[in-house]
Amino acid sequence: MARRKKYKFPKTTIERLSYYFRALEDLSKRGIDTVSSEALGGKLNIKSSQIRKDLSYFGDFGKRGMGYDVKYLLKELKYILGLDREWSVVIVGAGHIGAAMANYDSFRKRGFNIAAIFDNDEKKIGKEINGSPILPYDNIDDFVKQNKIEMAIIAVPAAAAQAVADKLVESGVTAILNFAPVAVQLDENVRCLSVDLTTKLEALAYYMSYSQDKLWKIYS
Amino acid sequence: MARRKKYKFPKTTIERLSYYFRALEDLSKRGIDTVSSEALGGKLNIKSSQIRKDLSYFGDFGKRGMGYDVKYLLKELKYILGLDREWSVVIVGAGHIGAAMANYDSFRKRGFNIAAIFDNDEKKIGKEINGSPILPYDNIDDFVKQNKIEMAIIAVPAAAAQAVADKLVESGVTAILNFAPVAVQLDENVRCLSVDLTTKLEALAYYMSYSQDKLWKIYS
DNA sequence: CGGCGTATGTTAAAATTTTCACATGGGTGA
DNA sequence: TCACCCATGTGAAAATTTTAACATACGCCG
Repeated sequence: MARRKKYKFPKTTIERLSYYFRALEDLSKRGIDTVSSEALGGKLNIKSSQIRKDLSYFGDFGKRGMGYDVKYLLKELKYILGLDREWSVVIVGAGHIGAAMANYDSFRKRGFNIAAIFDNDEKKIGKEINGSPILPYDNIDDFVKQNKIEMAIIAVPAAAAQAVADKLVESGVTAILNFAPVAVQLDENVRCLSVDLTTKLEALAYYMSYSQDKLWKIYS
Repeated sequence: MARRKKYKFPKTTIERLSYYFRALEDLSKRGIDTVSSEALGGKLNIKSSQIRKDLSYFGDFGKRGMGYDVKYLLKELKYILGLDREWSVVIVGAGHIGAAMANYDSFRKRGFNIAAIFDNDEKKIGKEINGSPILPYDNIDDFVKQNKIEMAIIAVPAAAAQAVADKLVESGVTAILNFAPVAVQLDENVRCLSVDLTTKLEALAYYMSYSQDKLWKIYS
């Protein structure tokens, strides 16, 4: 019934909370106001015990014999995930990925506001994408400081990513979503998550070539 | 010195092999032809023992006292990951994400060839993106069958994703990279990986609000 | 050609994460 | 109010994954 609780929990729990949140939104939209961990798990291919355990790290949100009140759990998850406020984000790189992110309306819907996009390309500067202005990369430091930007999305080529990340952190950014296919080295008080598009396809290629439960036994 | 080996290994290993591959490519490009697990780990923020263990699932690729021959290990990883051939891929959805994927040249460089993009929008059909034609969604079944497409990228709204996935699988696709923010339910012999953009940002929002090593102790 | 420094491959231990199993408590209906 | 049903929350077990530690083997140098 209340928030509180445990000291440590798996890193994957946060990601799952995000899935729960989305599934609950869907249920809410369809007028369903109570759900059991079993039903929620069915929707997401996640074991019910996993869901109960994940939630238990943060509090007791359900009613025994009844399940969870969808609206209430949504409110709690919103709070836990830090989605009960607006976040200002900048995107670095107005290429295809950067543009796609600027156009991705789910971000805005969740409270992630794209304050500006930065690029070096003269032809792009001055234009805007989905309402967000494209500004010169050289102005990024001032902009981040003046607007107290905390989050950034890096969508530049691998070779430039580290320099961009360093500059962002120096300006005050403390969370980075990195699309550049490279491991960015950062101070440990800066949070950085990477989305690696190639890696995912490569993993698929692997799975198609072999199967994990089969013996790996090709000799050279 | 040879490929062979173990029966089971962590799911995360494949993803890391992909990272190793990319880092090795970079080393190779810079004319470095030998690397130790320690040095490679430093580049990637991965412990050297982790690297040795990952590689050991597939064979003995290094020389004691010496490290790994960059070119040789690249060749082996390429084989293991299934990147020693071309893959034909279709993209479903010519929106911002679909277009960004079609324009993402790293895919092509790795042997993932975007055979076609499918969409319902009359205005888009007939055009092409980065050399790949945009075709009517209704033709997808024939196209997949005729061209023996095995992999697909789903870049459609959440509401349409399940139907698209079903159609793809029915046509013969056995691996799917899903960008739609929804858990797609599939037969277990179909491989599906999801890239969840919102979830990543939400995880960042969480980490910025709290820190995992701090006690979670806010009462309602 | 033998000893030495080095970095692998591996085995065993530690840490993390998931799953199981069930006691617990809320709600409902008689 | 009481008995019964149901699904939660949790503590303990199982499974998975990472880290540590070290014996082993390779190549170099004198």
